[in-house]
Amino acid sequence: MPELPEVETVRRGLDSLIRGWQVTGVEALNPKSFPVDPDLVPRHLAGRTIQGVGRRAKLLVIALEQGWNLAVHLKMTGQLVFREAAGMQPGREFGAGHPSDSLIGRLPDRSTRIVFSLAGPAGQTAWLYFNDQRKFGWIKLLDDQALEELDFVRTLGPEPLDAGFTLEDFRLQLARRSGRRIKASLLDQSCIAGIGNIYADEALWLAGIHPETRVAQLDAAAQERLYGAVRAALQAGIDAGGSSSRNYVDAEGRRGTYLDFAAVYGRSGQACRRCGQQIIKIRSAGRGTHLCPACQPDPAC
DNA sequence: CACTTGACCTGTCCGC
DNA sequence: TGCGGACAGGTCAAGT
Repeated sequence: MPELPEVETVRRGLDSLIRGWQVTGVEALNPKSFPVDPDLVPRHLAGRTIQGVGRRAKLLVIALEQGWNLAVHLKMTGQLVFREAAGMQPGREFGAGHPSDSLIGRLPDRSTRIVFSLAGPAGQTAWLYFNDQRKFGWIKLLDDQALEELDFVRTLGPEPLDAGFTLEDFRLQLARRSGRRIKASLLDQSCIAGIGNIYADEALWLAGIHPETRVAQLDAAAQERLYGAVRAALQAGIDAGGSSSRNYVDAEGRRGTYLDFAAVYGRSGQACRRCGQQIIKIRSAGRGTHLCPACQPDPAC
């Protein structure tokens, strides 16, 4: 579910909430969500202080002391939600300030798979809930080296929002996939890291490119438009606090608003915001794919 | 090599 | 109201 903007939104919120806090315990309600050598938890997790929260593509990395990390993949329906013990934070009890934004209530609930208990620098008590309706997500306790050696991490392509990711880098990535369709390439995490189904559709609409276009058919101008469109779509997603069509929430349990601004995703049958034509939905790269047939003409036609 | 399908799971929505 | 099927933002393995 969560793509780069959603994971980045969680990362920012979580980093400010739990940096400097101590992990005091963990309870695995669904052991498959947190497969770990039981020897490692007491040695490298219990009592450890959180150094910060990072992100690589769609992977959250909670850095602990001495080079250990909790790597968290939310997959389709994962949530990582921080809750401070009631009464410890006057006025900030869940839902108090923004009931219309809230999506989840009491925790743990039936989707809760893992619960970390935390202690704050001033003696506060809180819990970090890993909720995951579909149980696809996972958390692993890994040292820095093991994290880098994960196949999932080793094969990741460049981060599209990094200042160092240039148009030339993008052209090089595309050149290695000239036979493929552009939507499949955008979803390929070894091409560019962090794009998922929503932002792929949005970027292709912004650039005026049909998702089934072969990469080799994109001329220099189209490549440049798409480079800008990918970055703009992802940045817009972050600015909106992510997108919530189903159950994405940030670290404090709030929905994102990006889908209110989306041009094509989830809008089939509605009018294109640019030309008024009806948005259609097709299947590309095995995924539901939304596009404007006028703004994104089929290359086969 | 490129593409599709199925698997992992649970929940929701839509049509009958 | 109930029931079956399709579908859901991600990845991975296996098959064509």
